[in-house]
Amino acid sequence: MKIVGVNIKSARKEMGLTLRGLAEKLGVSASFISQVESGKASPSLSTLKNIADALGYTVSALIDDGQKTETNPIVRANERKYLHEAGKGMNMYLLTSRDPNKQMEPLLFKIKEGADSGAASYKHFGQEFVLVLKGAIEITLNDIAYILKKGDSIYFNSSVPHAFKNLGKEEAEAVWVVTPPTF
Amino acid sequence: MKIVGVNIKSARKEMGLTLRGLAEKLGVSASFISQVESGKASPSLSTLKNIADALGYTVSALIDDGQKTETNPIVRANERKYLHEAGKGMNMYLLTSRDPNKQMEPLLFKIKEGADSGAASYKHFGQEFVLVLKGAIEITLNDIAYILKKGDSIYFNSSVPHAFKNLGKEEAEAVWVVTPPTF
DNA sequence: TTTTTTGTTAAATCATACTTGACAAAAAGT
DNA sequence: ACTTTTTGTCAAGTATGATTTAACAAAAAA
Repeated sequence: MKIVGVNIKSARKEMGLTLRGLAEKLGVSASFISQVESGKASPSLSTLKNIADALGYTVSALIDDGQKTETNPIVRANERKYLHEAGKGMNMYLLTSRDPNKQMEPLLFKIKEGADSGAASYKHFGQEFVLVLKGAIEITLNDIAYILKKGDSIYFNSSVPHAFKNLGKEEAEAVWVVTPPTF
Repeated sequence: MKIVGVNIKSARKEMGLTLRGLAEKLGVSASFISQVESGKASPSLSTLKNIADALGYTVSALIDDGQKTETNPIVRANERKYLHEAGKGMNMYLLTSRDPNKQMEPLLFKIKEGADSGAASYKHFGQEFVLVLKGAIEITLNDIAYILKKGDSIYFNSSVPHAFKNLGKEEAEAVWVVTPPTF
């Protein structure tokens, strides 16, 4: 996990912090941080958490496995790959090429009128963000129903039971960004 | 970091794997994984990486700091908070309430005709996803210019120098999802 | 030039990551 | 029923490696 080191270093520099300065805030030795930054040592999860907090980052941000350089970063509107039906009348399209190193999975949902996801309460951990582009969608979180119209957005933890349904008469469209990519 | 444990457990169950089964794949003892899952022990970063790989997840996904239950997950189209100008004529709006526990930061960009981000090549690590909703935007990655029209999307590592510009005559709009939230 | 502050390294130490082996409860045979 | 295997958990031990100490040279500041 050498990557953690270089990320810590750049985050520290960003704050204008010195090795000893950061060390003092954390209650560890400056020498140790030096070793961590150069990849000669690797911190425990708990001190990594402390480091992240002190630098104003999340642990996930510092880890950042995904450093692959992308061959073709673009997906054109007419070249989207169809994923699969998440329910009758619900179509999903990939908005980026699949890559386990990616931290997000952006999808385009097209939901036919009246279609819904069923009671399928996904239980994956992670987080989800939805922005409605067209029509109206009813999203149920923990048995609370929200009605989202064009331009409305919602953000929630995937762990809470959720389901969705197209209320209106026209086909609804939404951007759906999921983390992590597990589809 | 108790959260890592419960995530590992649910990921393991998801695969129908037994403690000993997973342990064998990793080359560690089943007992140890049990302790990790229950929060009685915490794995080293390198074995955590192994665990993540074996379960088909990224390390970041297993860590998942952000478990806060959201008070109000919704942001209405007319209630978006204005963030700040990323350049003359470029306006950013938050598509969710700010929260350091969130793994993503979804933004709406509105770019006036002719406006650009300047040569400001952001250097943060992390990843970005952009979907153009209206108009056309030119995005430059590593000195390679891509022209994105309505419906086109792009995904890249924030570490590569990037800049953007509105080419057309009308105002352009794009969803911009950044990870991690560092704005 | 001195003095302080910077990052780095080798060797020592000590916490804790990880193992072993044994246990009860459940599942699966017979 | 009642063995036999498989499940997850725990206490105690071991050893790896996370972390410290102390000393070093290079740079910055005085």
